[in-house]
Amino acid sequence: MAVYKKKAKEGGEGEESGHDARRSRTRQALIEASLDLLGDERTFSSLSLREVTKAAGVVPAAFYRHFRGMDSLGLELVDESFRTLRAQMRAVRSNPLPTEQLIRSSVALYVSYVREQNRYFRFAIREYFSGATTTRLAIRNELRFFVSELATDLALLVPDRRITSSDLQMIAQLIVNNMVMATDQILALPAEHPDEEALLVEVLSRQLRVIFLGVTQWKHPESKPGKAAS
Amino acid sequence: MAVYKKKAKEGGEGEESGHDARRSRTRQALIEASLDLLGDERTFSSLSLREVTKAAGVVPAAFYRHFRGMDSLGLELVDESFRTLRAQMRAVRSNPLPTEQLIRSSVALYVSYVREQNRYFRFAIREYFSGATTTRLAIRNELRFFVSELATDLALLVPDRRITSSDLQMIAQLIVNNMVMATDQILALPAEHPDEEALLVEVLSRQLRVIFLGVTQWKHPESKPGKAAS
DNA sequence: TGTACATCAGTGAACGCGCGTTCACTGATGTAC
DNA sequence: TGTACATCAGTGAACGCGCGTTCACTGATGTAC
Repeated sequence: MAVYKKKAKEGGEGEESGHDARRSRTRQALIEASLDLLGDERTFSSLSLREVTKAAGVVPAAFYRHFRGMDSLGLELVDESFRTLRAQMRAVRSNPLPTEQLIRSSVALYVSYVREQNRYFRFAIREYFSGATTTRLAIRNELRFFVSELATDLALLVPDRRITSSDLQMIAQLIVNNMVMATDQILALPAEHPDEEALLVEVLSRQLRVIFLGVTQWKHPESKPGKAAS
Repeated sequence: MAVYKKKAKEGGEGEESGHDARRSRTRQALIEASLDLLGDERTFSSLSLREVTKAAGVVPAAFYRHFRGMDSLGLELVDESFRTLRAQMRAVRSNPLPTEQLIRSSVALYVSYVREQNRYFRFAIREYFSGATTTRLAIRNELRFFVSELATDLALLVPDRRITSSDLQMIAQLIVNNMVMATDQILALPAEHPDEEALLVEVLSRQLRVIFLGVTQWKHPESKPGKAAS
C-alpha cells in the first residue's frame, strides 16, 4: 500500500493503476523478492512466507491473494527460470556443426547468460538438489527435456556413424551433466572479474571438445559385454 | 537417559558404561539421527536442533555437550562422509590402466558403495549445492582434492602424450563433474531394483569411455586460439 | 457528468506452535583416602 | 573393602521470537444507472 501510487491512464508502461495492474505488480514483487533473498547462502526451502512478503513490501496475508503457499511460488519460479533458458537453448541449437570457435562462442554465450540471469540459475541449481518434491521434480523434468533435445541434435551432428539412440542419450546426459556442474562454477565466480570468466570459458570449451573427440571415436561395445575373453 | 543401561565391564563392545562411553554413544546417536532425518526430502540446513535431539532420544540442551551448534555437527558429517570415501578412492586409484572391464568394475563398485553409504552421499551432495557456508566450503575442498588426485593419476595413464597439467586438471574436473551428477542419479534409484542399477552402471561406464576416448585424441589447441583464420 | 453499489488487493491483529538457547538441577560414574 | 567428594552427561522448565494461517476490515478501482 505504501508503494502504491494513484495514477490515471498514462503513457508510461510500468506504473498503471487499476486492480489488474496492482495485482500483477505485487505478484511480480513477490517473485523478485524471493529471487533477491536467494543470495549467496539461502535455499528457497529456507525462505519463509513472512520474509518474502516483507521484502516485497506487503503484509503476510496478502501472499495468499497470489499463491496458495510457498510451494506454489516455487513452481512459478521454476517455470520462469526455464522459460527463458529454453528459448536461449533453442537459439544455440539452431547452429550448425560445433566447430572449434562455435563451441567456444556458445560456451561464452551461456556463461554470460548464466551470470546475467544468475538469480534464476542459483534458484534452479539449489532446488534441483535439495528442493521440495514438487519443485525438484519440475526441474528434473526440464533437464530431462534438455537431454532429449540435445540427443536429437547430436543425431544430426554424427549422421554417418551408427550410434544407437540410447548412446545418444548417454552422450547428451554427459554433456548436460557437465553443463550443470559448470553452471554451479559460473555462479561461484566473483562479480566483475573478466579474467576468471575467460578462464572458465576456456576450460568448459575444452571439456566439450574432449567429449566431442570421444564421440568421433565412439563405437558401440560388442552387444552385451558380458564376460569378454581377457 | 531412557536409553542408558548400567553395565559393569563386559566383554561385548557396544554397551560399555562410564562417562566416556556414554558421551560417545550420545554423540554417535546425534550423528546417526541427523543422517536418518536427511531422508528423501530434507536438507541438513532445514533440520532443527530440537528435531535431531528428539530423534537421538536426548533433551535439546544435551546437544551442547557435544557440538557448539548445528554448524559444528554439519562439519563433523562432512568429515565422516569423506573419510571413508577417500579410502575407497585410494583403493580404486591403486589400479592400473583403465581397461574396458576395469572401468566397468570400478563404476559398479562406486555405485554399490554410494547405495550402501547413501545417507552420507545424500547429505554431501545437498550441502554441496545449498549448504551453509562452512559445510559447503568444506565439501568443495574435498572435491577439489579429488580432482587434483585424479589429475595426478591421469598423468600416469597418458605418459607418452604431452598434455599440460592444466589440461589434466580440466579432464579430471570433467570426470569428477560427471561423477557428482552420477551420484545424484544413483541416489534417485529405487531401492532394491538391480536392473536399473545395472543400466546405470552401463551408462556411466560408457560416459567414462567417451571421455577416455576423447583424451586419447586430445591435442592442446594452438597456444591461445585468438582469431584463427576461418 | 454524478451517484450508489460491487469488487477485491492489501491490512492488521490474533492464534497456537516449534524454534535455539539459558540455567540450576540430578544422579550415575570415577577417585582419593 | 567402605566412605566422602568431584565430575559431568543429561534433565526439564523457562524465555522471547518468528513462523503459517485465519479473519473481519478498509478503501481505491470499476460499473450500472
